[in-house]
Amino acid sequence: MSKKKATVTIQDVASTAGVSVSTVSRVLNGKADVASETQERIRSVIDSLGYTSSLAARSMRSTKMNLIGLIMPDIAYPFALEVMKGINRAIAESEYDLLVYTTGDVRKSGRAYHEQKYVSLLNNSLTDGAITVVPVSATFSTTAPIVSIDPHITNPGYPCVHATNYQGSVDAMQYLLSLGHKRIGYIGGRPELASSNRRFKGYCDSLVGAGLIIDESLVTTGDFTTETAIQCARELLTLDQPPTAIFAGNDQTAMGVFTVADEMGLRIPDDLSVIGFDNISESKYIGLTTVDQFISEMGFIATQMLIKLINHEPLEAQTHKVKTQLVIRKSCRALNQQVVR
Amino acid sequence: MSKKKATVTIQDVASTAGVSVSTVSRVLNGKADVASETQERIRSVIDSLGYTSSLAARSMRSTKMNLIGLIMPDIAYPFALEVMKGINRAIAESEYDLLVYTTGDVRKSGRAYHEQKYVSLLNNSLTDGAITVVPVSATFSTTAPIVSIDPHITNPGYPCVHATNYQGSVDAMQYLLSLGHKRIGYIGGRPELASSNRRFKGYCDSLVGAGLIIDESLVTTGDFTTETAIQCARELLTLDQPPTAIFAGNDQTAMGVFTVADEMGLRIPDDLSVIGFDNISESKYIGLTTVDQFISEMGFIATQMLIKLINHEPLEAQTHKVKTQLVIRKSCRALNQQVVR
DNA sequence: AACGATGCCGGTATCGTTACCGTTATTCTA
DNA sequence: TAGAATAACGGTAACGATACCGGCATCGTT
Repeated sequence: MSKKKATVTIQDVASTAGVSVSTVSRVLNGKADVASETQERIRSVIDSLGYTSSLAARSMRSTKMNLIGLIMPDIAYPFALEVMKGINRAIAESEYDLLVYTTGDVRKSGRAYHEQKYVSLLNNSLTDGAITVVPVSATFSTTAPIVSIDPHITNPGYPCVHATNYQGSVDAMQYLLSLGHKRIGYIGGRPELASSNRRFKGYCDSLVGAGLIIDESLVTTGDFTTETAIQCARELLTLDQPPTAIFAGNDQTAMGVFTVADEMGLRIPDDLSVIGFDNISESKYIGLTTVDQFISEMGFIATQMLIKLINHEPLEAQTHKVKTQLVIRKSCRALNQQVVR
Repeated sequence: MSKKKATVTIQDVASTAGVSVSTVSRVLNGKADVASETQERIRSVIDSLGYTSSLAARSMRSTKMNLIGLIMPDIAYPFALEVMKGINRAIAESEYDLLVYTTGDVRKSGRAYHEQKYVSLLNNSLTDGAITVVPVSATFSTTAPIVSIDPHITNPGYPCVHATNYQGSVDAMQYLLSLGHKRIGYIGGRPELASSNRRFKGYCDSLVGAGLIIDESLVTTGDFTTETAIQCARELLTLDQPPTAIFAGNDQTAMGVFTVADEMGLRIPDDLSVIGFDNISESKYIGLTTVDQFISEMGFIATQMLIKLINHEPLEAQTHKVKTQLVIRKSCRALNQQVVR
């Protein structure tokens, strides 16, 4: 019961094996210049002592860690989950492991809190590079490779992968228009996101392209969560002239519309057409017509790009656009002809 | 263009601010004993240089990191996703951030590879403690608090949280039995998991409790994935006397049964009753009757336990059992009376 | 006026590991 | 057999940060 040793270090291994730390480090990293007997002895000491090297200490001296960082504000929302699936797929077949960093909540302690923490993860080679789905301001000095997914408008210079939000939005609108809808409500997402703005532009352009005007009472803004979407949907559907179709900024928003429609006794698609964006895994079960933006694919590609960056291989392009695709299910239908009274 | 500085360190901040590193460290950690003018000056230097402290370096000297580790072999399967949701909820309202470590694939490089890596994450206080959903052998020396979720049978001594797998299994079987089923197929999970064995024991005990015998041809073993479940389901359903109901080891397994039933033209629940285990988020959409084991709740509770451990507060119990609950949807129906020919 | 208390700051010793350079003993070459 | 090459290992200096100790002013006491 002598002294309470917190953890067993390379020092302990070295001294009980009767060698220097250098030698232990050599066998740890599989380098040459160590007799096979010595190797075995050291290995058995490692086993019996239960030694594991410290990630932190190693990253301070070592250059290559074979570790990729993923930075997310919140890992529990569907978009994040899908991204992670893609990244998981990519790293599973690579030599890299993954370290996901999150604070659990975007609102935790303000912007500064996050930026500071985010960058310190990838700073100084704890990871070899990082994928981010949050804004990382360029004022922070980092030489580590970064790839961002669906980036914030303020995200500068970094390579990124994003979906063709504008085109996807146009596709969705064309579909709705072709079904005869003229009063189409819109529930937008967080205005600070580039994706959000692109989708809204697609909405507007399609409307004017069809010779329609943009009715501001039909345009609401949420934050991509189901909760606020419910409020927006209520607003839209209690209008004197409610829309016949609603274009939701993302699938979670669409779910909010479903909820409100249900509580108001509106049937989808009979009384109201709804179209979403994202195609999260739940969408197919509720029959939501939506725009697939292959989120998981974006994670997969981002990882591949990052690995290239780490290996100093050239990128085909700084930004990779993933094509969206309209997925028609059964939440939309052609508008009934106007009943003549 | 003089020398290419990789990253900006506390040294750089100190020298350009004309103070010592100690002082910079003090303002960084919000300690007293530094003049407010000096503070401001240092802060502005930090901003203009884009300095962020290195997580690795900090963890070597600092004791408290306000970081919780989560160790998972694969972050893309539904169980892991649900656990993460619960953990995310718990840390969002805490002072801790989360670091998830994964290799992306259980089969990546064998057991030793993983154990080594897993422990080195939490070793030496990169994190203040860790939650694990994988086996961590006790031979590794760590003083950091560990809480394990749904632990492997070989997981020793560590505090853990798990569902009442046995009781849940019995509940499911009683339900099936009450519906008149007598030939109930079983698709088990990975036999090295304690949860798996408990569920199987519930299956067996319920059968003999009802005066039935255990037909070994009705018992198959998968690995909790949909792919292998499909093989097991095929095996079961092509039997001379196929079962009238199938108890799937988890919901993903149940999905495999759905797939096979569909390709064989069997309607659920008309021609075949199916019951699952887990109640993952997809299950409600496909109308699967299952046993909810509140996975996300397990993650939430594990996090709370870990935080207590970190703060040296006493735990109410070393193992926390989360009660399961049968969720009846529409994948089961009463067995038709035997048609008299 | 002399003293201690306090505010503010710098210096140094680590933390655990790897990179780099030395050092010794042994074997090989000519 | 002398010299050089090699094998096998040890010593030391970082990496970037914090903890701890101590030093100098300045201020308030009695």
